[in-house]
Amino acid sequence: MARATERLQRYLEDELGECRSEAVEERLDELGTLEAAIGPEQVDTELDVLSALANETRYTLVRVLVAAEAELCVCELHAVVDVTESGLSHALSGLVEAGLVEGRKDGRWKKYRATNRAVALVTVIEGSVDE
Amino acid sequence: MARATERLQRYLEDELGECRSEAVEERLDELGTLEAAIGPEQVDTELDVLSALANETRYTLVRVLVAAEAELCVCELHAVVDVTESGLSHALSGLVEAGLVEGRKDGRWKKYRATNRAVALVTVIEGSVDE
DNA sequence: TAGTCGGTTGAGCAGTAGCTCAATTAATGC
DNA sequence: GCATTAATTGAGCTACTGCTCAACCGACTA
Repeated sequence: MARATERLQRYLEDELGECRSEAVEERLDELGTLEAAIGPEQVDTELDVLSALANETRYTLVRVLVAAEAELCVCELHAVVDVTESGLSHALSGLVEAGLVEGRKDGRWKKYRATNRAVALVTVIEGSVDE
Repeated sequence: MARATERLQRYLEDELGECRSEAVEERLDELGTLEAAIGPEQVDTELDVLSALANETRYTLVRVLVAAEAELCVCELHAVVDVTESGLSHALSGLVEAGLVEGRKDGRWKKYRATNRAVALVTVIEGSVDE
């Protein structure tokens, strides 16, 4: 960190043209503020959600459920991903934990549907990529 | 797959109340369509983007750059994440590859800024999580 | 032109993610 | 009650991710 701060100091001298040593503290503060404004625990949640989506099996499930705009049975979902029943169950449980999917038991079948969060995210991700 | 199809068959019999074996083919088709409508190569890109974001170091960098609404020098970014200079460089290069960040050389310094894609995604992710 | 500094690249290592297999739970039917 | 079926859980294995270290490239400066 010491070396990094020195570098930042030199950078600021370079950018600002002058050499106020306070500038470094100030800048570090600003950067710290940017980071802090984010709210560390929210970031954790966001990372959990992103990690849940960043996997082919799980993302496919979410996209299919969002596209379906309806509940789908586990056995239906099994038809769209290429993993074992066990793998599918693990995947779905991860998605539930991330708040991307909700499950409901119906007799001996279990049905899942996408949450609003999933719909919002998938919509934007699709949109921001196909340009 | 064979067993899975049998299960789907039973499920459909159960749901539809009757037993048309075409129903299975039909349903498989519908599911296949849902999946296909997605466009497999776009999904690959989306997964790349998601994977790039789903890491604390990289996500922090993106969030800071988005919040900054400005270019930041590598040496400034070094102040907000807890990795070596090398690790930082690797992280940034991953983000560039995912189209989330753009780099520009300025003399002997290098500056990065968030792309529109990054802004769009971060905004929605923040929004969809803080409810 | 040699040296220094900012940043990148590649190799290698530790930790975790994602899968399967086997065992288990819960609901239905005989 | 026992068997069957849908789905979940936990253990364990492999493969990949993310980091660091060391070497390197390019731009500025003495």
